[in-house]
Formats: sequence, C-alpha cells, structure tokens
Amino acid sequence: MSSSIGTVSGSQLPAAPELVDGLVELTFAVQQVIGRVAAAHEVSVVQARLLGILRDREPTMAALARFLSLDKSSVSGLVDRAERRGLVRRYGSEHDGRSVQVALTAAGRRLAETASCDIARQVGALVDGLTDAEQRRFATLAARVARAGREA
Amino acid sequence: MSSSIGTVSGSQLPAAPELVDGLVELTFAVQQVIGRVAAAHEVSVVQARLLGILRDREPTMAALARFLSLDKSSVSGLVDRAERRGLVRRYGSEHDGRSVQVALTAAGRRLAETASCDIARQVGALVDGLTDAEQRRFATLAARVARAGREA
DNA sequence: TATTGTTATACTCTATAACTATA
DNA sequence: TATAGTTATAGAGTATAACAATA
Repeated sequence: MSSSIGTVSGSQLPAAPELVDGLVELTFAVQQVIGRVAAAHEVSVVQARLLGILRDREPTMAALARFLSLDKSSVSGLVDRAERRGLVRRYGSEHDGRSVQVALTAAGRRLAETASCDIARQVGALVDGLTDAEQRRFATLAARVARAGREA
Repeated sequence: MSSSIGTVSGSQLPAAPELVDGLVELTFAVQQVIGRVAAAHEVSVVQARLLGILRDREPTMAALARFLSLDKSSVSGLVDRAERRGLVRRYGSEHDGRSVQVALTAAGRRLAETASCDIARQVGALVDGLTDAEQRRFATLAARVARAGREA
C-alpha cells in the first residue's frame, strides 16, 4: 500500500513487494539463526520449540498439539524422541485418566535455558546495527504483525 | 539496548527481550503463512523454495545445494521428487560432462507463479493493519535486519 | 458417543558414506 | 586427485487411519 495514494488501513490493496520480500527474507535469516543455535545444542528446531513451550507449562499431549499446530500423533513421536533423550518426562493427569502431561527434566530445563539465551543473543545480534530508537520502533511493529498472524 | 542509557549503535549490550521475542514470533507467523500456501498447492515449503529459486535460474545440482544450504544428496532427493511430479526437469550440462542442470517445466512455472502471488498476498495481509508510513518504515528496518543476517 | 493418546504405515526431508563418471 | 552426481541407509518430522482406554 505504500505505493498507493490516500488508502486507509485495512484496505484490500496489496502491500508493497519490497515489504513482503524483506519480511520473507527476514524470517529466513531468523529461522537460520535459530536452526544454527539448536544444532549447536544437538536438537532440531522443533525439539527446541517443544522445550521452549515446556519452560513455563506442563501441558497435556492435546494442548501441546494445539500449541505446535501438529497432529496428536506427531506430538506422540516428538515427545517419544525427547523422552528417549532424557529431556522431558510424561506423567498421567490426576484430573483425567485419559490425559498425559509432559514436563521438562532437569537436563531438559538446562538445555532450554541455555538455548534460549543463545537464541536471544544471536537474534539480538541481527538488530545490533539499528539505533535504540529504531529498535523500539521495530519491536512495536514486529509485535503488531505477529499479532495479526495469530489472529489470522 | 532500548532499556539501556547512552548506548551507541553497534555496542555489545543485548537487545531488548521484547524485540527478540516479537521477532521470533513474527518469523513463526510468516513461516506458517508460507507453509499454508504451499500446502494449498500440495507442495512442501522446501519444494516451494526450490521452485522459487528456479524461476530465474537453471542451476547445476551443486549450485542448488549452495543456494539451499543442503547436502548434494538431499538435493538429489528433492529434485527426484519434484521431477516425479512433473515440476522440474534435469538436463546434462554442455560445458561439463559431470554436471546436471535443473529447470522448471511449464507446470512447475505455473505453480511457482501462482504460489508466489499467494504468498505475497497472504504475507501482505499480515501487514495490512499498519499505516502506509508504518509499512514503509517496517520495510526499511526489515531489509536492514535481513541484510545483517546474510552478512553474519 | 466423544475425547485422549498410541501405534501402524507411508511419505518428505536431511545427512553420512560409498560409489561412478568426468575433469 | 578432485569434483559432480547418485544411491543406500538411517533417522527426524509429519499426517491419516485404526485402535484402546477413559469420560
């Protein structure tokens, strides 16, 4: 819309191609950083995401499937592999005999903490060339776009 | 750095956590859109990326491996599956008897074009809530951060 | 009957190692 | 010898379908 005149927010006109291209490139750059950090800790991006989710939750398998937008059978396999590596543990829910909850082990928590720090540091390095004011502006805009994604 | 006082651009101080979190969330949102569009066309994200690369190139397998940051054996499989679906074709290089080049078929090109449009439209929809001025600012900042990623 | 979770199966994606063919 | 590419193999990740157990 930046190339149009007199448009209003929420119109159907397409966004400028430069914006879309830059945004897609940006996501590949960030995802690559995340992948690199995860690999350095010998886990996949998905496993790292799983550990990240479990940092402040002990969800059921079904809840985990919703968080990750995955089929329940995919989550079974994911948790199987993480459990086999000693990063998470399963335990039966007290409230519902059908449910299984998942929690980090001590080793899993250590890994989650350090990987999270590394990602923050290395993703932070990407925005290091921006001034403080630019970083603040960028943070606000990024959060708004991310929110639009969640609501879509 | 936005929480610090008197810092200068390029310092070693960490970026604000909100910025990193928002950025990571943003990339997951965009990747999810790309995955959804690719799935609607019954290809994976990687296949879509392959077709995108081939839109304006007919690279050798080795060059493709560099573009995608994949092992040559991974590219063999990737191109195998795309070829089996009639989206790309292989042909021997004239200059080097060892090399194989890859090109889009007509069907592959059609798919690449429409998928590319869809991605542009749907990623564009994510920034639809920003004003024109905000979109321009965001485009500039995103491009700069993406460039930092390429140079890292 | 509906929900939760697992298992069986099949496919894609990825890497390592071993191989062939060409330079 | 070095490079280009394929194949064999193994493992992660994903989904669908069928199943068992619980609600």
